[in-house]
Amino acid sequence: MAKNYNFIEKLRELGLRPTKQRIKMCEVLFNREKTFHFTINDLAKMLTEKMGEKISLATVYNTVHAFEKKGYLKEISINSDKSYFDTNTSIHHHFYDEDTHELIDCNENDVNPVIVKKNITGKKINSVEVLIKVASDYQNQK
Amino acid sequence: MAKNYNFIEKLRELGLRPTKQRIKMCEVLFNREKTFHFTINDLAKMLTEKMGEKISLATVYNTVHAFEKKGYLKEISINSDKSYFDTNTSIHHHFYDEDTHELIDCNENDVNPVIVKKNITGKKINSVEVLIKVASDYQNQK
DNA sequence: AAACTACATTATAATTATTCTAAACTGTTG
DNA sequence: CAACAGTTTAGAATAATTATAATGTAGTTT
Ligand SMILES: [Mn+2]
Ligand SMILES: [Mn+2]
Ligand SMILES: [Zn+2]
Ligand SMILES: [Zn+2]
Repeated sequence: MAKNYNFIEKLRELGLRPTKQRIKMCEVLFNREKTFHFTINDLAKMLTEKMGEKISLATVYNTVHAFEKKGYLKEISINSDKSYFDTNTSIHHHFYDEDTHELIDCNENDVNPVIVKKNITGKKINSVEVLIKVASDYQNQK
Repeated sequence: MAKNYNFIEKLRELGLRPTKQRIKMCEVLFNREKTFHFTINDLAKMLTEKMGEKISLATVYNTVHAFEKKGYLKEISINSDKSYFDTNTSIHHHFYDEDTHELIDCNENDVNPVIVKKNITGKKINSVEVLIKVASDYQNQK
């Protein structure tokens, strides 16, 4: 979903009724320059605090999953405590900052193409994604 | 922890008391040819069913985390529903079968070395791991 | 525009994985 | 063996997520 979009039309195209809650969630999620990563709780807080909308947590879950199913959100598994979601739905790599628990997208040329030489009989490769865990470098700290 | 080991000695070396429960868990986890992946529930079932030991779930959690802290188990985040653990504690890549939800280790030469060209200021890279998601190839099915 | 209907939202309960608690138990040391 | 610290355990608590079922609403039909 592109930014500055007519989300009402877009939702209808997806077969989702353009409710007040969904439109607001589209604005928060997709009406921005850069893609980003969030948890359900992050999003619920943004909706209540920044947008002044009190959307039921159940609706936040429902809508996030609806958007995911339609291909406009992607779930990322970094740690098993909670789910992260990504508005960047392309296959891409991540840096994960173990200090701040922050997730950062890799750009196209941050990592050389990954060459998989083995294939599993009867199976096709759906995605190849790299997770780069980083943390403070105390060695290099003055 | 190597297979066919004197786990009592090994546990003592780690500063862990060699209790009946821990020794049994060592046998299940480390006394085998190949490394493997499991969930806490898998392990609890193996202990009760196969080994005839009823170990409290709290102890299974405690002990898995103790072994993880000592570096003999590694947590793997594939999906956010539950934690997977790996007796292969080296940095390595995985195939994940989206049909069977099975996790398969990559060998050294299944994937060419991953070259990360970007670095984040003040941060050092702790690990670079690849996750290859595979599923049935209906295209190639007769 | 009122009625109708299928889809959505919501508060709340249920579920599930995991962690906490506090009492009972056990390995180790003297 | 006595003493103590570490360990196990059942059960309670927590936290993320999902299910339920009543109420609300968008889109369609009359
Ligand atoms: Mn953990
Ligand atoms: Mn999920
Ligand atoms: Zn991303
Ligand atoms: Zn592995």
